[in-house]
Amino acid sequence: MTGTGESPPERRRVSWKKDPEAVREDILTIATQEFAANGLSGANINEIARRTSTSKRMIYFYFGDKEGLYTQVLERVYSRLREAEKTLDVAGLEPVAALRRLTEATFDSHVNNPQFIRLVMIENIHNAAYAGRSGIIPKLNRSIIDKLADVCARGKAAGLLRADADPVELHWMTSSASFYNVSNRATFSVSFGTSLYTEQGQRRIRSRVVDMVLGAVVIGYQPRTPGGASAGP
Amino acid sequence: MTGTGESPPERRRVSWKKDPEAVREDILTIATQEFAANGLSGANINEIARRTSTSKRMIYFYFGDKEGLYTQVLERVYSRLREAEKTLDVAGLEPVAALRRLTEATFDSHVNNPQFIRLVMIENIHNAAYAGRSGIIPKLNRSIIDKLADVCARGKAAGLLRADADPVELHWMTSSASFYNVSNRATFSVSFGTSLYTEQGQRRIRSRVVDMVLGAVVIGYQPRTPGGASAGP
Amino acid sequence: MTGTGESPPERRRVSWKKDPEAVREDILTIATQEFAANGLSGANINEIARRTSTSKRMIYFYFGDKEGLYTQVLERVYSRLREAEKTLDVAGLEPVAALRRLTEATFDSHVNNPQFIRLVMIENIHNAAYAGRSGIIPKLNRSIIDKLADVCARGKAAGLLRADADPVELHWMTSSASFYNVSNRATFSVSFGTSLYTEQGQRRIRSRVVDMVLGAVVIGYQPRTPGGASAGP
Amino acid sequence: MTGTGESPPERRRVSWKKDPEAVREDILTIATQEFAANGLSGANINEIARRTSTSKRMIYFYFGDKEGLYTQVLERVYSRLREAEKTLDVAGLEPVAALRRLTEATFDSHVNNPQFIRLVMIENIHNAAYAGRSGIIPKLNRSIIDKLADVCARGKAAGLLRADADPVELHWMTSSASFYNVSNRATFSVSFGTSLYTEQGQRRIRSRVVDMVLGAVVIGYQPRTPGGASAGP
DNA sequence: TATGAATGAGGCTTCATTCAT
DNA sequence: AATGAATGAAGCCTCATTCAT
Repeated sequence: MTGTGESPPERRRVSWKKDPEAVREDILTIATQEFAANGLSGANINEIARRTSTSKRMIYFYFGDKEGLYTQVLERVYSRLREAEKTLDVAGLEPVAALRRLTEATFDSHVNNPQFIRLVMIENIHNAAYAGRSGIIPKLNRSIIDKLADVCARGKAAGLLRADADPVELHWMTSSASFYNVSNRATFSVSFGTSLYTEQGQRRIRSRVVDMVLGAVVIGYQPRTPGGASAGP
Repeated sequence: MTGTGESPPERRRVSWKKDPEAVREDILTIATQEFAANGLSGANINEIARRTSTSKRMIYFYFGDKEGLYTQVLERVYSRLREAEKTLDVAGLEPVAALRRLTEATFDSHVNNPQFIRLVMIENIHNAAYAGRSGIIPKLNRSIIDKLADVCARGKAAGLLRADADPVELHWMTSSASFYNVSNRATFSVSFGTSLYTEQGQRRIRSRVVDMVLGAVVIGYQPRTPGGASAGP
Repeated sequence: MTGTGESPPERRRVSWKKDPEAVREDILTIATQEFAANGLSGANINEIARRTSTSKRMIYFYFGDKEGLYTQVLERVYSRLREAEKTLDVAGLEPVAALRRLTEATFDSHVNNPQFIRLVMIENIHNAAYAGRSGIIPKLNRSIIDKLADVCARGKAAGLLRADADPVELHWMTSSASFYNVSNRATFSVSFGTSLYTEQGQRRIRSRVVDMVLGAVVIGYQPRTPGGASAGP
Repeated sequence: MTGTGESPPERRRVSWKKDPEAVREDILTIATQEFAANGLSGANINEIARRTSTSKRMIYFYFGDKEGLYTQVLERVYSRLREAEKTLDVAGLEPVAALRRLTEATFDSHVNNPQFIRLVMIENIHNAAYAGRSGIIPKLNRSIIDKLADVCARGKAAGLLRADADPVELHWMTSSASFYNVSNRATFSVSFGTSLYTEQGQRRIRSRVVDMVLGAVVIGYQPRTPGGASAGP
């Protein structure tokens, strides 16, 4: 027996009172782990069913097929991340501090959501076919962009930000570094060692990312990464 | 000895049989496309064989199994990219220009090697298990790091770079942006539109990346992205 | 209550679907034949499936893989043989008669279970790897040994058996002859002819085996094989 | 790479001067090991070729096909064993001592030729199809039977052996115990423990076998297995 | 809503054997 | 008497999905 194949004998858990929404959640939670771990073709419906408190039939009942399940997994992780972004309030901070806060928050949220990162990687392998077809993922972008747009507007009005500061570009700059930090950790470590992934290394990288982003749009910005600017003559 | 000039150098390969090395190359080329397109589990040995000039059987003869083939595909794309990096000569440029050139070259090479990007994404989904086990991939890192180290040394000696400029960190900064630009194009476009991926958008992003990286380590660096700093009073 | 006699006990299996237990049995029966005939590597899952009332897929559903099927085949034939041994009651016979009866029964059960013999041969080719790993085969030995132990105890108490009579040794002596009689019939016949395998030859061999075993432990035993001891002066 | 599959790169040993007979011997030696270890269908031509100092093509050149190779392996081990039997000289011993010597020698030769035992087991799985078709195996039986016949004749003439003592039967009795002792060691141990296979256990079994065989044909035979006869009153 | 059993198609891999030189 | 490369057939196994109850 090779482990993942189905098998006939007793393996069911105790079946509780049925709660459709709980069953769906249960399935989605397990499926998220499996898809994040193994990709769309790599994940195994049998294995997902086995780890679930329901049966395989329920997966098909609720989600139609493997792709339907994958799509809903994707939508759920996207929604949750965007939801988390909404709770971040920087309206009360002055523009540069707000931008710093947003950058750090993005960096941290990537570090704290490796499953989201993996699913986005997987989705890009599929050329975003499922995200693109989703009815909700394309609509989830506003929150963070709105916040950055507000910061840009206030910053430019105050003469603190360069005239070309752009919310989408800023988000791209922050995201690229934050995403890569998690997504490519494995291969980067193989090629260049793990020094950037120690606790100290990550603190440094995080500081560098803030310096890079702010340096690109804040007029006269002075980097703060330790061991830095003071090195001048 | 008139008329009996030396016979022309006889062609070494008169045979009707294929050149084994060519067969290997053929298989690797097709397999690279398939793995890059579909991932390790998603790729199909039958399909690879079909598109090849040989048979499925020969794939196993040359590469042992699917994982063996995948590993050699990975090694080949890594080797080729690192080889390309070697041809880049910035020893004659002054430090800041050299750093700019290296950053731009890295950005461009990522744009021009989408298959490499996809394979690295896939490999990260597998936690770099195959790259880590490879006998050659972990040894291919020196070239670019050596160049950056040289630039750092010269730049610091000339008082142009911050004392904390570090080759691996610099490579990470450049790579993160360059990689993400290609790897996450699909999902980023779904969420935030395709403006960054137009020809003009890419020119702008490229310029931004250079500004970000140089801004982080060059003392007193002035961004050059069009429409930028000069816009101030 | 006239006329309304109790309805006949309703058949438990009204369904059109097959009885899973029957399917398992069917598969095991066919598989036993195929493994006994061709060995583990020689047997063919396609062929087993073809001769079954189900599909190849079901074999994997019920038994996991070829080795799982083989293991259960082995367990089944072992269990059946040991079960048959249990039905043999010699407690009421005097020790020497009991020993004779046990020896004859063992000889006969080997003759009557050539598939068991073949499977045990095959298992020995595999160094008993599957029997050893089985959860049940190693536990099936008690029945016959207990009976022999009882006979030994009674026989020694009555001064009929040698003090060194040992149940396991006795079982080994009986088994060796009984097993070889079936297992090596083919090659023995090639080398030394088939005279021992005629009906008369087998009767004689059977008698010889009893004489050998009893001669080894019964004090003052007189062989009974026809044409024997009485030939003396 | 799974190990036994063929593979293209350098793996050949240094090729010595060609000596056809040595090449044949080399192949047969390796093939004997492989067939004894894995059976006819379980053995692998690639693996045999790999372990050989020649190439796979030579196996086909010398032996035609897998079955031809197997047949010659079988013939060689049979010939060698019978050859060894020939060197045994018991003509000078008195009949009972000669019989004892022959029995012990047979027991020992089985213990010392486990590969022969395994190949005979395998051949019996195939119902002796290859041995039966062989031009030489069926002719190799005379040596041991002749010796036993001589002993029987002399023993009967001297009134020491029962009138029904028969050479083939005697050989069967000795062989059955000797063969089983090696062939079924694995499964017997799983079921009944390894006590019979310790050094002491084997000495005891060997003695028992002699007692069984001699007890069956020697008139008035007294067993010698230690702890035995003296146990009487 | 729920389940154990079933299914067909296709996946990866291995094998004994032969070809062209 | 020898080799590296090639081949077709078939082997074991897994997958997503559905059926009958």
